[in-house]
Amino acid sequence: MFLHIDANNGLAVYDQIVRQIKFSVADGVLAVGELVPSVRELARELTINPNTVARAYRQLQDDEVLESMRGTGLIVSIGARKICLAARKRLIRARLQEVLLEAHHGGLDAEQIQTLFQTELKSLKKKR
Amino acid sequence: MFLHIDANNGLAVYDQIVRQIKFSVADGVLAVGELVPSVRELARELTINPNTVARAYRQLQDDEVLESMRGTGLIVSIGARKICLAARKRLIRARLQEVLLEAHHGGLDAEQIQTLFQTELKSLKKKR
Amino acid sequence: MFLHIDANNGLAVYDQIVRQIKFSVADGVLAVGELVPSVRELARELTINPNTVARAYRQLQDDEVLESMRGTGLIVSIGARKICLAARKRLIRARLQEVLLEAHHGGLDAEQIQTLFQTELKSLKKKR
Amino acid sequence: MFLHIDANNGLAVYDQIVRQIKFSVADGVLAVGELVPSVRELARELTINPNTVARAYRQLQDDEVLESMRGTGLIVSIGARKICLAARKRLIRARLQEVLLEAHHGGLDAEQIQTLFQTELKSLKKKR
DNA sequence: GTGGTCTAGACCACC
DNA sequence: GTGGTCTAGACCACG
Repeated sequence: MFLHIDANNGLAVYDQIVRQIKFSVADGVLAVGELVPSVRELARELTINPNTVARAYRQLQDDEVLESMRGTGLIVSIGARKICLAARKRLIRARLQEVLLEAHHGGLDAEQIQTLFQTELKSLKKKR
Repeated sequence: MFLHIDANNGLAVYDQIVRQIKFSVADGVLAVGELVPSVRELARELTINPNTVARAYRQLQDDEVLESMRGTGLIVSIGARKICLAARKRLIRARLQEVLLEAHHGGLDAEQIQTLFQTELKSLKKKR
Repeated sequence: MFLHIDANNGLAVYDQIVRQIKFSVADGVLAVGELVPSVRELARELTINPNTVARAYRQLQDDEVLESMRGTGLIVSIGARKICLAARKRLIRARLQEVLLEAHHGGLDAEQIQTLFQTELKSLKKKR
Repeated sequence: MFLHIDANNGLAVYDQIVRQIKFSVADGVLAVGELVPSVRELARELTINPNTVARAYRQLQDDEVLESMRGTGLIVSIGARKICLAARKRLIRARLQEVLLEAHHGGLDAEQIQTLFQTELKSLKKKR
């Protein structure tokens, strides 16, 4: 399965699903027109409640990323790729902005922020 | 006032106060031994519930950043500067790590992340 | 084919079939005694599941609009015209009542409702 | 209470709440800035499950009609009036269009539709 | 089998 | 007290 749920993430489980599905579509892991795992199946795999999955899928339908095929399941909608590429950028940017703003408010100058960023990026590469 | 509360920040109001007070101490805006505003005064200034301020101050006392001067109020404790410098670094790092991890999981490579980061950093400088 | 299925209509596909067949009989497009398309044929034409067509036809037999000719198929029953004329009126009335009631509950007065109705009726004529 | 839930309406309960709250705001029954009934209170009054109310309120927040005041409740947002006036018109129009389209497809001409409409409008006035 | 809705009840953070 | 999230389990319409 292509989703990793982290319960102590701060983010709600349903929101993690929403974000990661969007990222998967943006990344091409999920293709347009493809059926996503059924509510019950995904719930079983992630060992969470089906309602939580349903809520995430509902959100994704509101965002026009998924589309309901009655009695069949949910597919990645036609316009999803574009939406998700934009959403991925927007979501990451928003979080970057937050942390930069807080760092700045906290009295760190651009150079210090740069240093921290490079350190973390390197340690991420190493882990990978 | 040196605090900026953003209701739609995701972070709880009390937590924003805690973080920003720590950052102010780290930055030297709040000096060791200085009296912080009273619960009521700060609540009035930020137009938030006094309970929320009280909770933030309680947390700051638990973290040994503030200490109570009986009958006078709360002052920045002697060891606060060191604690807050460390806390600031730790808090910023943690958020940086989160966003980098999510970006990486979302299929962005280091270069793309770099680009986004530089863009945001520049736009932050411009605003300032 | 004389049927138009709209997946995002709110109404179930089988129900759209039922209604439209009744309307076709009321309108005389489908004559009494005429053979309707076979389940498989109609399903192929509308690119929907044969079960869905079968369910619609079952409903129409229950409503005595269609009747089975063993080994031949389903034909429009003798009394169908009368039934369908009544049904058409009843179905349209019911939907009109619903929308009027909701508009009224929503605080629109008769005049405002009239205006909206005339606008929509005109735009319908134009399209036609 | 200003909401009337009809269980056999075809529309989901949560959707009836959404629509009626929007209509109430459009109509001025609910003023901008006003607190709406709490989730638990409304659930009690309508004798439905709090989750159902919560879902409706969530939807209304997505539609920027309501706004969460953490720990306090939900208020009608600043821009809500405009949104709801537009939404009311749009929702009624959509239903009118549906019924007119179906009537037209069903072979009724404009005059017949007019007659039906006038009849229903009169009977509505009488009931009121 | 599928999604959609609803109920019931729990726990959490926040004010 | 408030909303927000999650679990558990039920029923329905649909294909």
